[in-house]
Amino acid sequence: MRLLPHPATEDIELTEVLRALADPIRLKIVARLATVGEMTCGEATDHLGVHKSTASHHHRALREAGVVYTKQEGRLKYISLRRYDLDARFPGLLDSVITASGDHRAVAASGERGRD
Amino acid sequence: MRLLPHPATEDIELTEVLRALADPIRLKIVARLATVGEMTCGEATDHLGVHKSTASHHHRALREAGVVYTKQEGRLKYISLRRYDLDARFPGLLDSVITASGDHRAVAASGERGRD
DNA sequence: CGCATTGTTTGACAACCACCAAACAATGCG
DNA sequence: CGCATTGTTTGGTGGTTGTCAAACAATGCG
Repeated sequence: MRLLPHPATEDIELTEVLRALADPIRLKIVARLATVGEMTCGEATDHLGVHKSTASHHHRALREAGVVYTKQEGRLKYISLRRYDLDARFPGLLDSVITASGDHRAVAASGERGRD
Repeated sequence: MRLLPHPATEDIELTEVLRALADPIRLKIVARLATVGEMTCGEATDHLGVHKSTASHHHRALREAGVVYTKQEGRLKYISLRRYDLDARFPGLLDSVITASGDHRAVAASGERGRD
């Protein structure tokens, strides 16, 4: 049910993934996905403090980099981490990033806007 | 002998590190440092295929993000990975990136011989 | 079908980035 | 001191990015 363009596992590139993760907003999305497993785009947007079009832009960036998988169900779109694929391609990378983003204020520090 | 501005270990930020690593040229530098341990800026530049001012720009980006340490000896400047600091702050991150960059050809573009 | 909900796309704009070239700075050597 | 070596800084340029607002598209409900 892949209605949206997702890169194949073998086409996921390291620099693309790193670039996708190198943004406070997107890191926030990833960190949240790591705990909730899955959420709708709208639910994700509510926790970001940016315009919905901006959130959509970030969701696409993550999807096109191969970091998240997006599936549609009715009017909603659910996003989730492509853990299996990422682990297969870049072992340990996602885990270390998620762990790092969960500690201290590594994420909040650069992207905070007092709206969390 | 820190003549150049290096961030303190606790000031190294995840997004900054990821941002620094999310570039093919800088990833190449990091991958090379992972094998040779230390090299001069000039030696690094020779393997990049970009202008020396561009290389200098990348070296600074890596240094300011806290990824590499730069020390001066005479006319030369040696750069090396801040493995210990990065491991302390973001366990496993650097290793996973180095491993990932070593696998596929994402990084290797110009013939280089690493001892791996 | 009409309409609200959910999310995307487009346009516009400011900020940033990678790159080169040339000038500059710092260091050591003769 | 004069000069070559090593690397940085500055200026300029084209491309990318993050952001919002507004229009658009798709879906399900009454």
